[in-house]
Amino acid sequence: VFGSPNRTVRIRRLSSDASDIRLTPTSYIVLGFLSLLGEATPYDLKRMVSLSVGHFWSFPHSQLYAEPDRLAAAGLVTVRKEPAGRRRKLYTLTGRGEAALARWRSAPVLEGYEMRDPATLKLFFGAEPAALARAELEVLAAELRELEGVSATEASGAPEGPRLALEYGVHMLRASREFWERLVRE
Amino acid sequence: VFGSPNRTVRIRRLSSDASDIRLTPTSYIVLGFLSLLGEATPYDLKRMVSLSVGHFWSFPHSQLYAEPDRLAAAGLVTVRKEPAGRRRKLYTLTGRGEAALARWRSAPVLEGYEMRDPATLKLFFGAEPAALARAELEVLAAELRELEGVSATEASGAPEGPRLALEYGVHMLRASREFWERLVRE
DNA sequence: CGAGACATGTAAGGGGTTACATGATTTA
DNA sequence: TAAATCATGTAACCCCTTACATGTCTCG
Repeated sequence: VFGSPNRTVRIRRLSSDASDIRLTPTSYIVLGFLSLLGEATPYDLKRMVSLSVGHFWSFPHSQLYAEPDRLAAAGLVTVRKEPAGRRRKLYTLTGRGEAALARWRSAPVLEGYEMRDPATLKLFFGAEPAALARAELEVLAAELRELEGVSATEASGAPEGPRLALEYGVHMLRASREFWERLVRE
Repeated sequence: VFGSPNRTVRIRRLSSDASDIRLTPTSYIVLGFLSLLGEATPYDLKRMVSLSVGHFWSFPHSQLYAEPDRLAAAGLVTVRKEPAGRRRKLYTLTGRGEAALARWRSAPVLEGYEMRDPATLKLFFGAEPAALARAELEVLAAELRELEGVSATEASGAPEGPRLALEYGVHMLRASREFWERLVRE
């Protein structure tokens, strides 16, 4: 958005470390949960994700095996193997990892909200609105039930962040439902 | 979702053609616009996208150079070169392309709505709600102005699909704004 | 007519999805 | 105890992004 598009300028951040990687939302999910859990295996992460963030930001669990190693290569987390038994990998945040997480958390959000809803595309390209709406409403209903279920089970005890995120999810699902219901009526 | 997850079953659709590719949302955007435009260059597509779908489903223009060739390899579109001048590539839908588009358009939507909003993640992982909300509201305001601008310029003449998609976009942006405004107040 | 801005593309690399596998644990 | 399901992980592929380039208008 900023800057003239074609200027051939080489932007190269001075990196504080030789191995600098790009941190994606997935990265921050890993960092975030490691910060909460202390030390965790990919499977621990997977379990946490599917109980929480996964409800509104889903991705395949295989990512949770690859991503921590990427972060380890960049020095944001450390690995160690279980001494006995399955010898699974245990990951922990490093100081730099904590710092990266904190920076991200408090940075103003640059990237904006984006729809990326397949149903909208179909609508755009001429799908029959009422039929589309009915199909979409079923999916929405299922997701709403899910989220409201979660919200019920942890009504009181949950920390503020997750609770607010959940509320946001429910709010948006309801808004979406409103729209598709209107389409059905027309 | 269906079937037991670990059964080693080889699902292999009988394909009506040797070269079968996976069709992504990007594919359908290309197919959709080719259907509307008849014959088009990648740049034509880019222009259409940035005026319409791009407002709620954005991606780099380089995709619009690669994707048509992928579709051509699968026999869904045909290519020809401009006979003179720039000798740009012109793409047209084939019968199979039309069919694929129609199938997609009328198929019930399987994949559901998904949030995938970076701000939600930050909220989840403990960003300071009010500050985050204020930053987010600015972005939302800008996007709303955009969409409402479009909606004003083509208020009457636009076909139903695009118009409804636009309405959906505005609806959801407003819903999002509502939520973040509440956060600021608290 | 020189400088931006627009038009038009190519190439490399990596993140993410899909598919495949094989222990472990519950349940009928 | 066989079968299903959960747990745990690996591997390959490919779409997509980022970065880089080079025409070609257009307008002061």
